[in-house]
Amino acid sequence: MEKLFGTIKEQIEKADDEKISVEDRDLLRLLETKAVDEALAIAERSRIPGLKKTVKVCTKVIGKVLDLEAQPPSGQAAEEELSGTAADLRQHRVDKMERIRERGDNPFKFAFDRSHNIGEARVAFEAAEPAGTEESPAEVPARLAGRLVAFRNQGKSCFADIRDEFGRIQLFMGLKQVGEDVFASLKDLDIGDFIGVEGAIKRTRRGEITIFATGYEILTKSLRPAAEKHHGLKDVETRYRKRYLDMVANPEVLETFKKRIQVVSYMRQWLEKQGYLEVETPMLHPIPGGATARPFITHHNTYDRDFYLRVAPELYLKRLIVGGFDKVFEINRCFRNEGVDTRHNPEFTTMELYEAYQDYMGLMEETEEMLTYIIEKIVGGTSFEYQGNTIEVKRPWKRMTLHDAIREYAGIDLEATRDRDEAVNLAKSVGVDVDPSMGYGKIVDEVMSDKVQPHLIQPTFLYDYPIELSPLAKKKRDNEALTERFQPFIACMEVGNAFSELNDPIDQRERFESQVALREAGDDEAQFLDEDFIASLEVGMPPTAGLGIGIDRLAMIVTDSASIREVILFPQLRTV
RNA sequence: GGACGGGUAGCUCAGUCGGUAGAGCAUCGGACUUUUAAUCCGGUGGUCGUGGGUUCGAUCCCCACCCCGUUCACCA
Repeated sequence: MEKLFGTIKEQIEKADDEKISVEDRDLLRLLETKAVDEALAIAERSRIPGLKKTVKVCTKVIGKVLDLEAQPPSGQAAEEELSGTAADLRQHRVDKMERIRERGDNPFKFAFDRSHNIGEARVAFEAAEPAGTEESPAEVPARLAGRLVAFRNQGKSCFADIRDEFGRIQLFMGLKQVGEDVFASLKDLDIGDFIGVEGAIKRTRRGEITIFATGYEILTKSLRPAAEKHHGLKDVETRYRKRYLDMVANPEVLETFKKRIQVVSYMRQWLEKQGYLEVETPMLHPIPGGATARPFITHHNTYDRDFYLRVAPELYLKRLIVGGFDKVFEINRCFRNEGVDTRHNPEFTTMELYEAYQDYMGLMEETEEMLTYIIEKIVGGTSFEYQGNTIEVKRPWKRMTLHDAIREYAGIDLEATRDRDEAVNLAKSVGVDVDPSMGYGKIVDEVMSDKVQPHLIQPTFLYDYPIELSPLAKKKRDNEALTERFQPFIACMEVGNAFSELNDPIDQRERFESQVALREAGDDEAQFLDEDFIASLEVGMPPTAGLGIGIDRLAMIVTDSASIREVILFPQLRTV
């Protein structure tokens, strides 16, 4: 290492002055502080001969050292640097915090005994109100707490708004009611502080439900302001990276996530009622399986071997059906090392279920029932808006075979042929851009997503998919070219995938082998052969139907969200 | 990875056909006892994403890079 640094120094010193740029001189310092990427970037631009190569070697060495040090990703710098105004704003609040301490108060309390949350308080007042009269209007005594979200000081009286998870309520404090000392201490409050108040809930002359406080208590001093009051926080990068700021500034975000939480909750409720058992299967897979997708690789130190983060729980869940559970499900994360866009996050949540003695048609009924149950519970009816379209979820949903759908929407018949070249020509004839290297199955898939999917605004089941696309599904009972598989679509999005599970171990081995052949031909998404899984099928899996549902997509649909990042609390962004 | 758009005060945004920047809100000081985007008066606050280049001079023009969004490719 020292030697490499020496070489770099030498190269810089020996170079012609005109070739040395200002940033070249920074190289060593950057390397010493392990700013590897930056140093590399400078070396790329440098005009000093040979320097680039030396720096590259050097950064490689440092990279290895960093990897070793990284083990538990070490915490970042102690305090995020604030500059200019931000630092001033914080300092003002720190000063106020000190003043609170100086008068013997604690700006970070331990608890506050509330009589109601704010939502309950409003309900309680509205319930009591009709009993009041002109002379003695209703009032409800209460102790409430919340975050201060607005503050309107009048000089000798003030109005403020406090908010908790369940609502917002106005607060009134008058100089006479609270006394001079308390009133003066209001100076040390800021938007964002948590306070507790005690008083009577009444209506003001202007009709606003208001707690007339006899006093207040600071519960938590906020040292950092959240966002502007009526434009909220709009910068999407900040919204995703600092979700807490998004939630504080944009309360509707809480509602979006509550709906997402309900999706999972109602789904679990429905499944348990049907007798499904919730299980947990490994996230670390020695062989990634259950889906055609590129996996993340990770490493176990003691075993000294690589594992894959799971791309799907499918093969483990089916082993449980082999083992003797009849109805199981799992709601959990999957990880796929692929593109990121408005519908894809590297980690996402799925529900997978498996039901013994059932086939795909029976499962289609169940799926329709479950999804309508969840959606109706959340949207409060059978129809809702998604991105400008009215979606009607009333049963029964439309059902079409994949080939019928292609005939209807693309105007070509891909079922008439099994020939790859003919399929390519047919696809091209309707303007679908296909690559001659694609297999027949891929071509069908391409035509489907290009020509059919955009029409599937209303809930629709497509079923009977080409065998090439579905290495884990049973062949259709009367047509060997197809599998017994279906996908539900809502608002043009695939929200799930299901099939009669392939339980013939001989057939399964052949399907895996053709996947392995694809893999060897360079398709790095093709599936691996899982010997133990085949062994389990040889022990015997009853006829089984299985279903996977994309929870994030379902959440997008019921929350009218255009991007998956709106329904994932902490979506994956590049680390800066 | 490609194409397009974006990054200016704590927040939301304007702007400079190249002469080192503005508004509203927030903040600070003052006035105000029924406001609710409170109001009125005065002030503070910016390495204009980062690094180079061109230029007497760059936030603006050119190049590279970083980050975000949309979209295409791959996928759920």
